[in-house]
Amino acid sequence: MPETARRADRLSGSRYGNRPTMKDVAARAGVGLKTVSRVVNSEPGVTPDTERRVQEAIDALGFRRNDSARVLRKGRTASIGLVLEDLADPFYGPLSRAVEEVARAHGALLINGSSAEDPDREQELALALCARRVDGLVVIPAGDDHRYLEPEMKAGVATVFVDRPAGRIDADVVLSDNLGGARDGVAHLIAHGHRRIGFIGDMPRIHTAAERLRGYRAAMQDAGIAVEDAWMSLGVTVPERVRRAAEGMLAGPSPVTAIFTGNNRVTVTVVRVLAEHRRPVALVGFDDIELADLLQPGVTVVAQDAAALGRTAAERLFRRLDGPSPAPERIELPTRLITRGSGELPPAD
Amino acid sequence: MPETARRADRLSGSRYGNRPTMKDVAARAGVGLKTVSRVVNSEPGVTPDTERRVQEAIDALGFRRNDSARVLRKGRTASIGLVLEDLADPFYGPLSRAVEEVARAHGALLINGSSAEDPDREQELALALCARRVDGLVVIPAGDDHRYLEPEMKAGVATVFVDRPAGRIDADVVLSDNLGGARDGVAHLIAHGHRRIGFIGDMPRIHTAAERLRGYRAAMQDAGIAVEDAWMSLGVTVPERVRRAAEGMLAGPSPVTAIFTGNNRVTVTVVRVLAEHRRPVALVGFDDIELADLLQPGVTVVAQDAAALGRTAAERLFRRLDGPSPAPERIELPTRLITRGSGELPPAD
DNA sequence: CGCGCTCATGACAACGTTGTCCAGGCTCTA
DNA sequence: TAGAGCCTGGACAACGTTGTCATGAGCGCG
Repeated sequence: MPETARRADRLSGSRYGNRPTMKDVAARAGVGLKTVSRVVNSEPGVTPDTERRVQEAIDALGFRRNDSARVLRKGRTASIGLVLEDLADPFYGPLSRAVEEVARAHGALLINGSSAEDPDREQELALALCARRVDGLVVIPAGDDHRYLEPEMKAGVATVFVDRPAGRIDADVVLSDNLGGARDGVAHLIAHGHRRIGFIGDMPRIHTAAERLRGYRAAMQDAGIAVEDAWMSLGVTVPERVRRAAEGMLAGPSPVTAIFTGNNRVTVTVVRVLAEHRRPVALVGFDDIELADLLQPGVTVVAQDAAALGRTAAERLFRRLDGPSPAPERIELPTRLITRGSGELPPAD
Repeated sequence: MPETARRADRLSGSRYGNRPTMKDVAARAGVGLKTVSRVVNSEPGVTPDTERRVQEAIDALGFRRNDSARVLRKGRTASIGLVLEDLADPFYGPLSRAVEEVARAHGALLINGSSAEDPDREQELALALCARRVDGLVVIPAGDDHRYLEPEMKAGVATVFVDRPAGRIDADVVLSDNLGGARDGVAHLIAHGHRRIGFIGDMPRIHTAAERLRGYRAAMQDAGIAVEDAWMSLGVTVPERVRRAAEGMLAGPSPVTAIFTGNNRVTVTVVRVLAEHRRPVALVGFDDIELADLLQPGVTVVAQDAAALGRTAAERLFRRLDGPSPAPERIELPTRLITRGSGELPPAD
C-alpha cells in the first residue's frame, strides 16, 4: 500500500480526524505554503490583505501549528525536564512549581516525572526526556552514578542537579546547607541544656541524609559530647520503623531527652510518638512542615527554601542555555532555624 | 547560504555538538538507514551479526533516537498534558502524581503546568500543550468556558476534566461529591447540637465552592434552620480576610457556635483563629490537611481522595485513547467524613 | 521610458525518523 | 539443477514545519 493510500486509510479508519496542516490552509487561502508560515509566526513581508485571507482560512479550518514538526526543524524544543523523587511529597511541590515559573518566563514547558527514589527509574526517565530532546534537565538524583548523562550533556543538554549532588560526574549542583543546618539545629538543642540527643534519619547513601548526620556529629563533637550508638537510627523512614526507633531511644537506662529528625516524614511520625509520651521530649526537625506552629508545642525546625532551590537551579539552567557555558558550579543555599517551642524544651531527666 | 553550509555553520558555531543520527550510525556500521531503525526498534529481520555491528556503532557514537522526529512520523507523542491550578498546593501534588503513574503505566510522559487560577493562562497552557500534540489532556479548569478546546477534541485530543466540570462543552468530568460531602459535614455539626453554623468558602463562580455552599444550605434546610447572611462569607481565601470573616462570625449578638470551612486553605487559617479564641468553637473543614490529627482538638474534615481523582481521570483518558470513544460521562467520587474532635465539640452558648 | 531596486510571494530542500516496496541471495524441493 | 519461496537489507517517500533563494510585479528616478 503506497503512502498516499495509507494516509487516506488513516483518515477514514482512525478516530483522529486528521488535523489541517499549513498546506491545507495555503490551499484554502489560495496562497503558498511559506506565506502561511509567515502569518502564523508573525513574520514581516505579508500584505494586510493576504494576511487577512490566510487568517480566515486558519480560523475556518481550526488550524493549529504542529510544534513537534517545528521542533524537528528548529532544533530547540522549548521544554525542560524535571526528574524528582515524588511529586506528591509536599517538599517537591513548591520546588517543582518554582522550576515551572522560571521555565514559563523563558517560554518553555515543563515535563516532569517521579523516580520514586529508584536509580534505575531515574535513569530511564532522564534518558527518555533526552530522547524527547528537552533543552535542559533539572535532576533530583536518586542514584549516585550519573555518568550515563555524560554523552547527553556533551551533546548540549544543559543539566543541573538539585537537592543532592551528581555522582561521578562534573555538573552544576544546587544544594541546601544540610550539614550547617543540622549542626545549627543540634547546637540549638545543646544550648538548651540537652546532652543525650537522638538522631533519626534516612539511609546515609542519600547525600542529604549523610550530610545531616555529619552535622549532628559535628555539633555533638563541638560540645564535647560522645555520641552513643543507641542514639542514632539510620536508614529509617517507614512510619512503623521510625516509631520503633523513637520509642527505643526514649526507653532504656539512659534515654535521650531530645531528638533531631532528619527529614519531614520522620518528623511527623516522631511528633506522633512524642504526643503519646508521658515525659516532654525536645524536638528539632529538618524541613518545615505545615501547621507546625499550631501543634502543642510548636515544632522547631531547620527549614530549607524548596522554592529557592528550584528557582536557583532553573535560572542556572537557562543561563547555560542562553549564553556561553560556564564551568560547573556548586551553589549552597542557607537554611533557617525556626523556633516554635519543641526545640526549646529543657531536658526532663 | 545553502542548507548544507548552514548546517556546517551550526556544527561549528553552536555549543551543541550536533547529535549523531541514524544516518551517521548507518554510515559507520556500513549498513542502510532502515537497518539501523530496525535495530533501534528491535524489529525482526536483522541477522545477529549485522545487529552487533550496528549496536557497536550506536555505542561508539553515543546515538540516541530523536523521539521528536519519531513523533512527527508516527502521529502519537506518547505524552499527555496536565493543566492544574498550582503544583505547590498539597491537594494537587498527589493528584498529579496519580496521573503520572497511570501515564507511566501506558508508556507516556506527563507535561504539566499551573494556571494559577487564571482562565487566560489555563487556555494558553492547554493550547500550547495541544500544539505539542499531546495525545490527551487532563484539565483542572480555572475558567468556565472551554469552547476553545472544541476543535482540539474534535481533532482527537482526548480530554478529561477533573475536580471541576467543563464549561459550555460536553466532556468527561471526574468530580468529588462536593455537595454531598458538605451536606454531610454540616449535618454532622447539626447532629452535635449546633444550629448557628458559619460557612467560609471561595468565590461561588468556582464550581466546587458553589457546590459546597449548596451542601451547606441543604443541610441547614433539612434541619429546618434559617440561615442568616452574617453566617456566610464567600469569595474569601486570603488568610487576612478569612481571619476577619471568622472573627466577625464569632462576635456580635448571636455568634456562631460552629464553622464549616470550604477548602484546606481556609481551614488552616480558621484553625489559627480558633486557637486564639476563648470559647471552644466546633469546626469541620472540607479537604483533609496533614497533621490534622495532632492538633488540639483534632480537626474533623470531609476528605476527598485527590489521588483517586487523578487516577480515575487518567484511566478514563487512556480508555478513550486506546479504544473507541465512549460518550462523555460524569463520574462522581464519594467523600469521607473523618472525625477527630473539632467537629464533635458541643455548642458553647 | 527604461533601468534597477524593493518587496511580497512561492518553490524547494532539509530536519530525523518510519512505512512500503523491491532486489538480490539463499535454501529447499521436485 | 532450476524454479519457488523466504529472508535480509536498502532505496525512497512522507510526516509538517522553517530557512534559503528565485521570481516577478510595482515603483521611483534619471
